[in-house]
Amino acid sequence: MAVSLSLLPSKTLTATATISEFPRNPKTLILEQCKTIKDLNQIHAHVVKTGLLLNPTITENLLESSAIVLPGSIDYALAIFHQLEEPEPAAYNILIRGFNLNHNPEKAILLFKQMRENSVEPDKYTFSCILKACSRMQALKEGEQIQAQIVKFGFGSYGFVQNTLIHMYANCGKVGVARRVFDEMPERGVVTWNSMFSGYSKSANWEEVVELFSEMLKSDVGFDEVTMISVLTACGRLGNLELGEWLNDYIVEKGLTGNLNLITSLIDMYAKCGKVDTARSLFDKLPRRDVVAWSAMISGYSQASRCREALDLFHEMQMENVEPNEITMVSVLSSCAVMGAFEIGKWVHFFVKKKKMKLTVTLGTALMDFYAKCGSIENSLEVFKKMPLKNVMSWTVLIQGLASNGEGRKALEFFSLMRKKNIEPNDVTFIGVLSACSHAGLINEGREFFISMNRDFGIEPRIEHYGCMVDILGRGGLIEEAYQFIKNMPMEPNAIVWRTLLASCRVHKNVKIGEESLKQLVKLEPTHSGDYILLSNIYASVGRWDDAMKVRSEMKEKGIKKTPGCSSIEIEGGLHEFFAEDSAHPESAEIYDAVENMMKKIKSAGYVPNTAEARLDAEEDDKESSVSHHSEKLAIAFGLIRTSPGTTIRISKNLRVCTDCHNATKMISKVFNREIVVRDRNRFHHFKEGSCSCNDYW
DNA sequence: GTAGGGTTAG
Repeated sequence: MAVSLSLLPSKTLTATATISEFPRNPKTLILEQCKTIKDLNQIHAHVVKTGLLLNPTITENLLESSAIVLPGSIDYALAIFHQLEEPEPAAYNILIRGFNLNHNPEKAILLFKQMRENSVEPDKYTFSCILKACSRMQALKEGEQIQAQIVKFGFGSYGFVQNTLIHMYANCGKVGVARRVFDEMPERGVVTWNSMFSGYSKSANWEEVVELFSEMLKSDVGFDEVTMISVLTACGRLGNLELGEWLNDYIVEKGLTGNLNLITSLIDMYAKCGKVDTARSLFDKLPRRDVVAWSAMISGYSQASRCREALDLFHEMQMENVEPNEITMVSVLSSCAVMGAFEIGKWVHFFVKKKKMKLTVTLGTALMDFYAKCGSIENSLEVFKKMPLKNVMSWTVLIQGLASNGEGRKALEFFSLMRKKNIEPNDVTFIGVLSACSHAGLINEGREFFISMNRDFGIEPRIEHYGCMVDILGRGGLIEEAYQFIKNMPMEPNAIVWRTLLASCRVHKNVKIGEESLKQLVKLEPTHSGDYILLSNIYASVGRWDDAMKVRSEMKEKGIKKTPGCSSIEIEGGLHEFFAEDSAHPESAEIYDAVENMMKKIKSAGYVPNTAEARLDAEEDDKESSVSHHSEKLAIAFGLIRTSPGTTIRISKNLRVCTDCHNATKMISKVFNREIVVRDRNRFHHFKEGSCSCNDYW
């Protein structure tokens, strides 16, 4: 019986054909014109009624429409499938593909098992589909079993099957096996090579990608856009600008600049090779920018520490109504962390929640790191607890965050909890652990961890770990032992190591080793002004004013200028950057007045700037800069005139909080009733009601 | 009908 098309929604079936024409050209009719499940339902009903279900071509097309073409109708496909008495292999294949597309690889594997139980013979298509499912699931065991069956059924030499096999092994972490399959192939197409590239990329074997690419150039396969995307990604990771630029020329020459994915990988390559502005000009020329392109550019700025530009670009992205994803937010948060932009980052967290983004491990860890780097360890811990999945990095961030926020013991508690959960620590974890010992003054524990990391975990200490040990010993007053420790290091100590020792000498007033440290430092970094000042301050602290002045004049002779301290302050979400002696800031005059008023107030409340450093600096600096001598004071003052009492003022960047500043800030927090969070390199000082929570300040 | 690709945290 012919059914008139008027029974079906006119929007979807507009042809003048009738359903009776289905057997003649069923595919175009159903596949191309069926737009909703409702359409499908009507056709299905008709097919059942007219007995056409027995026609495998019709059924397969119905299945394909529901499992693959129409989104969200896989259950419908399954219902049709179950009505079939003896489904053909093709019917199974369609459903397996459908499950793959629907991100249900486990169901695909289950269906394949069912297929085998029902003794339905798989064909070559079945195997590519099912291997794809295994690859997605990282189901190595199943994949291996399937490889055995491929051989058994004689499909082992099919190119398509082998390509998926390579992909499956590589995605399951077996790049070596993937490579063996690759090497044993008598003929390799572009996709074969690309599958291998993707395998090496997945396991971060970037050198292998470039190496294999040069081999590919020697062969006569040629390469395509997909190849270039993989190779460009590798160039970025390796900093191989030369090859990257070569590919750029090729892309221009061949007129491939219209491929958004390709240009995005070019942008990523340039940004990661340090050519952020080149990346930006490519980005600006894009006729269309999707979320990945935006994210690549934002992360480019973020990784180049051009955080302000990263945030500006994120803002622009929102203006253009491009929905950011979890990955975008990771770079944005990382920028907030570096800048110490607490209010902005908190807003980002709110935004993430509002958009119901998934708290992935990466996003969660970026959030944790952001809170920890803004001195808000409670929030960091809260995010950690809410994360459904945590990895070594999440634990490491927590341990480091607790350590730098003065909770060394708690950091160590989390380290042992991490061990109980069988999370394997790595080299970075131990930097956190050692810095926790240093902050908590746990010298013996520090020594024990240092030995343990190699003995129990097979992690060879790097120079950073040696640096931590010097800090632990030096802060603990064991200056001589710290000095011997440096002498016995298996590698050449760097400036950071000697500077750590020098800083300890300043705390514990050790002139002799302090002098030796500076001698070493001058060899390594002769123009680092802070080092001379540290030694000068050591002399001052023991009353050797002449020597202190001598160091300062030596500096002058060598033409070494004090590098202006930079600080930034966040007030109600706005970020202001200050450099010492900075008169360029539009509010400078206002700030100067405010500083003077503030100084009057805190002096009348009992604050006397009287330390040795302050006295020396006052003699050293010209009058004009005496007010801005400590840029943090300036910033605090700016906060004072802009915020209401009770507002937390955050000061970040690489300031060094000297004793004088520390005391001044204490007074300010008391007199003006402010909570002030100061980030002094990697440590946080929380000033509240006239005292600071840190226990390691001298 | 079947295979490969760009952005992410310490």
